[in-house]
Amino acid sequence: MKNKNDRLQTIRQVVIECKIGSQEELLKELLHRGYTVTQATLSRDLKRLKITKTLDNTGEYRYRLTDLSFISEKSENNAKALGANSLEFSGPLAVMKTRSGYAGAIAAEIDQHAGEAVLGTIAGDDTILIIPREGFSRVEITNILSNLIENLS
Amino acid sequence: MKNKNDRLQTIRQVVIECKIGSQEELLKELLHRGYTVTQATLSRDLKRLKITKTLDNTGEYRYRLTDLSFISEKSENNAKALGANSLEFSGPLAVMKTRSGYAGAIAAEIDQHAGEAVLGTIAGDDTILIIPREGFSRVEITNILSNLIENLS
DNA sequence: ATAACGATTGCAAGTTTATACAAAAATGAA
DNA sequence: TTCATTTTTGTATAAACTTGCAATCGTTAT
Repeated sequence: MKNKNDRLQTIRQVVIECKIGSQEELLKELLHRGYTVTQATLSRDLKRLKITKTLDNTGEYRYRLTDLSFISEKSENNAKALGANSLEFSGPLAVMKTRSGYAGAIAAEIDQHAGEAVLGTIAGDDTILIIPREGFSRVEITNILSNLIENLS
Repeated sequence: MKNKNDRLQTIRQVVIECKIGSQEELLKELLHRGYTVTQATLSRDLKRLKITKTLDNTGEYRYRLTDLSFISEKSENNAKALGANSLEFSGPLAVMKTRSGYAGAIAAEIDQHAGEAVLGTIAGDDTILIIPREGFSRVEITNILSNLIENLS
């Protein structure tokens, strides 16, 4: 529990779980978990992790992840086992083809794990329509989905 | 071009169009467009607009809108009454999220009552894709749907 | 082992952002 | 209008964040 990667992982976790409003707060939370660092390091860590200070609905500042690909790094992920055949874009939309009958299951995984990058999905039998949130590029969507599902190019 | 609302609107525009990396930069850009304000005011404006400093793909800081939907809180609340959780737009399309299993029922209501503003809907389990007719703005669609959902409950 | 090189970190200084407070402007009621 | 009340803004300052630099830590090659 002392190397950089562990610390980064812990920061992610803390930011997701706690309402962190400043780097000082985060620093205390980390200290509490056995990591001794300076605020300067946290500034750099947060930059690496693309965690930024945002505004929640109550108008208060709160640190949040901007890059959602972290989700796929979470220990176990069913979607990876499920596989998918292709992913293509048309205008703002993405269409994923899956093995016959698998669309529903994979769509459910996407809904659950793709986070705010995806507004929603609609699944047929072997086709999933994915509606990305505005502001997310094709590359970003592809990255998020491909992290989620192994077999994508 | 001198009141607060105009300024806020302009700030939004500038942030979307230019790569703004600090409030000082934004200040200059606004000055350039005829608004004389101090950094303190900008800090407050950005808070109101929920525009925050984020990280772009190149790892540089950039101000961005946090709230990607322009949905009024009213319609969001109305939607919630029925079991719909949110309504957001992506390009010409609208996506409504509902409680699990409710999408079909709500989509049917929309088809039946939304009139000419909506070409059609496609429902998954908890997601409805709504295709507006060309020429209808997001605000119009939002109003129509929120009225509709209000009447349903 | 040790030299060389890259990565990581703390320190301190610099930059940027948030806010307390008071003044000014807008709003409203009588 | 005039007074009271709320909203908006600037000033000044505090708080929060970023970064250059040098020291340290880790690797790898010799």
